[in-house]
Amino acid sequence: MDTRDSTADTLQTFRALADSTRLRLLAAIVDRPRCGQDLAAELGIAAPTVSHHLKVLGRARLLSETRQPPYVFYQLDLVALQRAVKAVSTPQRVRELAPPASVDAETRDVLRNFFDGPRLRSIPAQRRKKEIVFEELLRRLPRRREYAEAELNRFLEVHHPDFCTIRRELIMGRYMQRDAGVYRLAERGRAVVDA
Amino acid sequence: MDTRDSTADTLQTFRALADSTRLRLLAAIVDRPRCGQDLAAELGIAAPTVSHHLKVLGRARLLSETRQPPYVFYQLDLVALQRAVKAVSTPQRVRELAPPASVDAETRDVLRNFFDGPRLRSIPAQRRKKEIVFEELLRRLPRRREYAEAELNRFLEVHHPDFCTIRRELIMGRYMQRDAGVYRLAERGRAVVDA
DNA sequence: CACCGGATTTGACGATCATCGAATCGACTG
DNA sequence: CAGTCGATTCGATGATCGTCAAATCCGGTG
Repeated sequence: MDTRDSTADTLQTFRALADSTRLRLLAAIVDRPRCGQDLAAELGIAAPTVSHHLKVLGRARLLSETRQPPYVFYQLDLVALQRAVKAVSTPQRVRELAPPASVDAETRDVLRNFFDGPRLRSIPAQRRKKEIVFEELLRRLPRRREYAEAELNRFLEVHHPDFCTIRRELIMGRYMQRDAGVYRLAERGRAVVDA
Repeated sequence: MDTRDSTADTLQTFRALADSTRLRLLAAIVDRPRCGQDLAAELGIAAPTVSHHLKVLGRARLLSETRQPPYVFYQLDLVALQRAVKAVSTPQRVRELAPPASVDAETRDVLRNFFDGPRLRSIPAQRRKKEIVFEELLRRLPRRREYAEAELNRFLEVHHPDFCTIRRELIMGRYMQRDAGVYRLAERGRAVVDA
């Protein structure tokens, strides 16, 4: 099926491809499988470094491995690579990369009604609309592992003067968690990639 | 011309694509041009941040801009994106990412003819080809000071069912030495990769 | 069982990078 | 010429990431 979470998946793929050492690894395993020690020797890097990069490539589903104790042979999954790269092959696919551009009619209307550029005209009362608006807010929130309250306020203030209410609702709606004065994004369905 | 340094170019492209904010930017400008301020507002980020990312995308040649003072409108160059991304669509292109030392045409042909991924299609009869293939086999052999016969068999079996013949030929061709049931690599010039 | 060797994890360090506020640039307008 | 507004540059800050040494894990072997 090609209806995977294209946003997170695509980003992960490009990130995996955005390092020169990993590109060299791919080039090394493109036709013949290699074990870790050999790769380390050929690229002139340490074994842990190889292991690290192979894990990154593996998470992006760019390689297959066959275990033959005590060796593990890695090989490039070129089909997966091609599939991943198709994610940016058409305007439609590119548009899907950013959630705001691929929303259904309802979401689009709600967002247009409640947002005026960066600013939120008002906080929706209806549950459904509130959900849409808050998810959009989180989408605009810069990604951090954790946020100090002042920091979070500063972000929210950009969108609405009553940032305190929004902050409270984010917690109540379980979009974020508060722990010892520190805020974190909730672990919602990030369609995590490992199968 | 397409004889540009494909390695550095490819890396730059993937790096440009390896950031969620930049993917969102691309999605925003995929069909209609936008000016910087609008982009900043829609994505909920600061103008300098937009400028920074646009510069990165520009260096990767992924967008075109039309100046209309005081605005600058940016638009995604989808053709350039597709072209850039094709750099990893075939085994050949991937291989080009990291030139493996340097193999002459003959060696490359022989290897392509006799190897099918990890497996050896057949054992060459001609002396010259046998030499090339065996050297490749040894290159794939994990480095050890010495190998037990069972161990060596297990490795060779991955490449060809008739591992006994290959093992025997390795000895006869003086690629390896057998001593008290233990196998060792011969001390030949390994065209070593380490610099 | 202890041992061996390849693969992986852990922890630390340095480099790179995304982000934003403040300052600056640049082109048009009154 | 001064004023305006969008775009850009600069500098600082915090986070991420690549790298490697040391420690650990884990099959298979003697």
